[in-house]
Amino acid sequence: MENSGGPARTEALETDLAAGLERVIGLFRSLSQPSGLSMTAAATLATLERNGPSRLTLLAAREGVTQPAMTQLISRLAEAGLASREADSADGRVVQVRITDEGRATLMRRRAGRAAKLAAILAQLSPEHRAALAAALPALDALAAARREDEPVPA
Amino acid sequence: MENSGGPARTEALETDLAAGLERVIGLFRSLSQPSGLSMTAAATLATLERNGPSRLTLLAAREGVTQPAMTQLISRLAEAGLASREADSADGRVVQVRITDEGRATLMRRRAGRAAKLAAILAQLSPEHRAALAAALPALDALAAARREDEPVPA
DNA sequence: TATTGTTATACTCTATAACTATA
DNA sequence: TATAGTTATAGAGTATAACAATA
Repeated sequence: MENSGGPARTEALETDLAAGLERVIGLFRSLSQPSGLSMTAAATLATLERNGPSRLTLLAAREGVTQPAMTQLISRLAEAGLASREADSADGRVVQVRITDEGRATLMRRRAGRAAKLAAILAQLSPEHRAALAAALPALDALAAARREDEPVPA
Repeated sequence: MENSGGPARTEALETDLAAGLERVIGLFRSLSQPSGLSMTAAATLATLERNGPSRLTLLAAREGVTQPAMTQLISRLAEAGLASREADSADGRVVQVRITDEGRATLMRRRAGRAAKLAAILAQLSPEHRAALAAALPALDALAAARREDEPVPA
């Protein structure tokens, strides 16, 4: 019922979606501050939790930062006890990064605090809007999982 | 097929939405790099474009940064010709910030580039997912417009 | 005295370039 | 020679604290 134009308005979707996401990001950032984790740090931990241990270069590509930046980020996470480095038995150059139990716990705390604030905001929305957001969750996931063409799939 | 739990899982919306947004933000950030604008800079310009001239303190509160940070950001934007400072005739302490035509043009270029990349990604999604995203746009807007209770409406 | 904004200083995070170690 | 990762250095962006100007 929302989009009276139907399938013909496909061209505007990316523009409107980009604008909407940009505005949502501002809100989201203010929700995420108290955890002490940077946006990239949290996203990296979440990736490690979701996909299991991963090589450092892969993580850097996945999060859209450079290799040195990821090296430093993992060093910080390791020093904080949230992630750990492991040598790869097959290739001596490779470093496997793994999330620790404390990392998982931190992620959970962060999510709980953020969810509480988000819940208060969602409560201000209409049931229709909430339903639309719920219905869009799989699409948001697919969107996040999709890769750019110029940055080929890290597998 | 998406959510086997059905409508009973309303409580999880904030959790799932937060997780989905966090992942999308990572993607979004990698889409926004070539513009040369930081996330906060772009959001501030967008706010100025959307709501018209605004006081510096208001902008800082709105974007969730401190007053000194906003002072420096506006200085950078002014130096780049994207925004301008104006004295308030009614209150000598107040600085009104305004977006320039060049600022608007930069915003448009940024959006165009980002939309192009986003379009390539959206093309990889199923029509159902795209429809779900389109249907969620008003809700995303409402979400971004909603303010937190502990950070009262800047008006 | 309170409010608006700026300046001073320090810290986090990131990028590019140069380097080490393994393949 | 190529690849995985680290170290060195510089810069952007932010916060807290101290300050100047206006109300």
